[in-house]
Amino acid sequence: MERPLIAWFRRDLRLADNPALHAAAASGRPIVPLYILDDTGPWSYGGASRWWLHESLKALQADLTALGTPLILRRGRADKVLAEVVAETKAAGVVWNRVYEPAAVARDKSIKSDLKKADVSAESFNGALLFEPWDLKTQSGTPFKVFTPFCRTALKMPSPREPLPAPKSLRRFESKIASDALASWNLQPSKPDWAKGLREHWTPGETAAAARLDEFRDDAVAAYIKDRDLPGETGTSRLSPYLAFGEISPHQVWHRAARWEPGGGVTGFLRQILWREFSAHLLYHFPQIPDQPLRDDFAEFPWRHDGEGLRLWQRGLTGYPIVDAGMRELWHTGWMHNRVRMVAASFLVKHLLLSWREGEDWFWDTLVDADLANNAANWQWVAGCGTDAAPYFRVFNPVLQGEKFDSDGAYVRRWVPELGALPDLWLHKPWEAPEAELQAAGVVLGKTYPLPVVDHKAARTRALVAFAQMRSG
DNA sequence: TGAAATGTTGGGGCG
DNA sequence: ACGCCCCAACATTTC
Repeated sequence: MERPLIAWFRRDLRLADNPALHAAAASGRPIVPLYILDDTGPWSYGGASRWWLHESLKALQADLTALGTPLILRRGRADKVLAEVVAETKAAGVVWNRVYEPAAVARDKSIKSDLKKADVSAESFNGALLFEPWDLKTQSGTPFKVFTPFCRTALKMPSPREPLPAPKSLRRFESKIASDALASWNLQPSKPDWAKGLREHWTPGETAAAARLDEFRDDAVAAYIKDRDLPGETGTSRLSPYLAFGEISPHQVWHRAARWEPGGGVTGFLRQILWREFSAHLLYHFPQIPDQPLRDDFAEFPWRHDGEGLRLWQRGLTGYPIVDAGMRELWHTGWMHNRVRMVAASFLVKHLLLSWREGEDWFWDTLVDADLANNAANWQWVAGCGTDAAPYFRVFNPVLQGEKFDSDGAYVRRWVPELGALPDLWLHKPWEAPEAELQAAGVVLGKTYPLPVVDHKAARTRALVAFAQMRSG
């Protein structure tokens, strides 16, 4: 029996532009496609991600089966399971695409060395980032800590490689290999089944990812500059979960964007793609950012502990309509519009004075696009404890943000229907509405919709005092 | 990838 | 007719 190559799928659940799979196919050897569910490390997948993963693996399974090489599913410590599959198949080698998170880097390094000791080849590829984290440096040779110069430098680099085609065929490995049944992993919620909203809003998988990118063509990109900040519009690409699971690669997105009509829309869009890149590079160079503030002076910050306040934020019951709309969109669909993420995150950290870590945990569990680097870097940005962070005194006013970015109230009315009949004038600040208007709209504050959990002005002052004290202390 | 407070300016009402 | 005041509207600074 010819010794196969194991194509180890990880955060690259696609056939097209998959460098490891491409190399495996080119080797001419039989291929064993393998996915390992490893829940043993820190930051294992949260609930929404697990739902997505199930669907995505199902899609990958079908696509690989169509090529005649079914996907093998195993569960457990990745190093241990991989060694078992290597032994069972007498594999000649293993190929994979790199994951640039600290735990994965350490694990993969040790796996690679173990494999080589056992005389099994091991080769890893870049299928996840446009630029290697070690290739983008400041003039003094240090990693970038500020986005703008990072972005400028990235745009001056040689263009990222063109996407690779999906393999037309893969040689099947003929012996039988045990595989878990996907259903046995219980990635999908059962009782209660909270995934209804996710199913309604998303179709995971490589085919759906490509279709989503196709929809986001010239006219959508032209509108991007105008609509991308308006949560009531479908102005953004909504590619984030597909990118998070590698159902589409940044190279595919990048080179498609290069074909679009040049202009502000494309530039703004590529900038967002580079934010993803920036976060990944930050995590690579500063591996502690998911758990520790990057700025030391935040280490002792007196975050409040307030379980009830946290719960109200999580459930979208803060009494600030734009915040509540966002948190409910997240709960229902596993996704939140970027503008609202900033407002809701700022509210947790500044208005409630709860730690960004609590927000990071909640987003990790509820977002279908949960990504360790993006989640950590962006929460630190909001909290002001990252390097290129929002200044501590920048406090979003949820009323003004609502009035500015959801002026017709479409977004709030969608997610906070109990305020739906209120006129635009009061929609973002129902507590200021005259009693007659509330009554006409069927709103009873404190009953059908909560009163504000904190007063904006007082909360703002409280935050400014706390943050200023930290700076001086 | 803010907001609020404070400062400045200029048009118009008004004595 | 003139100066005074009020207060938008805009600019600057402060948090």
